[in-house]
Amino acid sequence: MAAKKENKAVEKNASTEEKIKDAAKRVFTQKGYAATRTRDIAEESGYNLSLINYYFRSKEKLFDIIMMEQLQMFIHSVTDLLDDHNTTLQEKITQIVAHYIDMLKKNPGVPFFVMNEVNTAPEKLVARIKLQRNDLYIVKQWMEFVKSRPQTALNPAHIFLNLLGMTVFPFVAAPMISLRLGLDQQQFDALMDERKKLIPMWVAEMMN
Amino acid sequence: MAAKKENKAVEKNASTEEKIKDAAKRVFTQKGYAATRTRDIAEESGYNLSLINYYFRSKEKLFDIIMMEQLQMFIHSVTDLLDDHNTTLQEKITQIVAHYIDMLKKNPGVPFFVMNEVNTAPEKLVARIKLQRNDLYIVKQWMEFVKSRPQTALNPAHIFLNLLGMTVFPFVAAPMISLRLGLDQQQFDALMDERKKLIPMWVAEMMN
DNA sequence: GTCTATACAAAGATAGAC
DNA sequence: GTCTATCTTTGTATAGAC
Repeated sequence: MAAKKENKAVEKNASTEEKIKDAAKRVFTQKGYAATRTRDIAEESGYNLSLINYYFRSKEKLFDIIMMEQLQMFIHSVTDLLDDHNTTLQEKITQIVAHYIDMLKKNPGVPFFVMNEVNTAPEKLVARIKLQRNDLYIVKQWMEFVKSRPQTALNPAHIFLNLLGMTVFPFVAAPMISLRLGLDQQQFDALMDERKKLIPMWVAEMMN
Repeated sequence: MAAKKENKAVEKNASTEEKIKDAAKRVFTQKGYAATRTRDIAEESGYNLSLINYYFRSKEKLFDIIMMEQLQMFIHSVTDLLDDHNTTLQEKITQIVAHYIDMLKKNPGVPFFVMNEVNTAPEKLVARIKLQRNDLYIVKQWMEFVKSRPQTALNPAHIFLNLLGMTVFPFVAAPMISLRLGLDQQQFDALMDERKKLIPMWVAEMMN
């Protein structure tokens, strides 16, 4: 009975453990780690405070589990795109940007959520990310691209940083940006949708 | 006597208040708001725990003061550049990027520090930012640029987002980036120095 | 102004009854 | 599994010596 808990998390319908996790996810992403009290999670889940500790040992452990799942989702969901043998590097970039912007629109709190962890306990994350496959087809394509342009002094890391920065940063800074530019939710999302086409275009120019 | 404290903060040499603030800045930027205990700050400053409450009333107040000072420094330090009547828009962009990258190299923890506040209490920040001058010369130059290109459908907000994203994001994600790309401190800084020339170039291309 | 000592409340963690 | 009661840590506050 006790061993079963170690299995695939959810067996059939939502267990207590799962309900607490869902509640925690809502509260954490909305209020952040520090501002969230375990009592908030207990209330949101409808269960007693002690149950949180019973299932997850500590507030931090619970947070880590949720964080890692979110991160895993973000990484895992693009693996197929990255490993596609039938698309060019440019096509992959276009698809990744569109995919991430769509995900970020649905989960705008996640990047900050992740960055929070990155800045307090980077080791944990790196250990997790290292588990990622390293033989994706895009890696081969990228290496070929780099090799094909030996005359270019540009460190390819810049392309990586720009792609990530232009895509993710607006969401990290969203509250500030929105207020500064005077945008509401819909206008912000529309602006991000525009970027799905623009960013790959800009990146392509940089790669020339 | 009591009224004097409300004055210009530092009268002559580093006061106890200033020393506590410096210690708090170190601890906060290193461990983050939540992970920092007021007792850590007391220890780091070499002063007694009670002094923190005596001078700053609460941990949050102390944090806010430091945060706002950092932000003020970042905003204020570019005002002269932005208001220069003798440089073009392009030249200003080049100068801003170089200036910020230099500041960020010295204060790599600040962006996250700011983002933390942005995500928990945006109102405070906006109220503070609104105090900024709105008649800087760059605003006029920017409006003229936008007007001069009516045929371009591109929302100028994209330029703003890209400039900020490409400049600031690498520092926000630095711990992750460094580990992922396998860079040490010096290599990371060197990469950022390269970007001082590259980012204005890329932005110029986007504006064409 | 600075320090010691202490009190109190909020919040995370744990023990034990059922 | 779930709950009640309790312990511990930490932020906050105050009194009082020097």
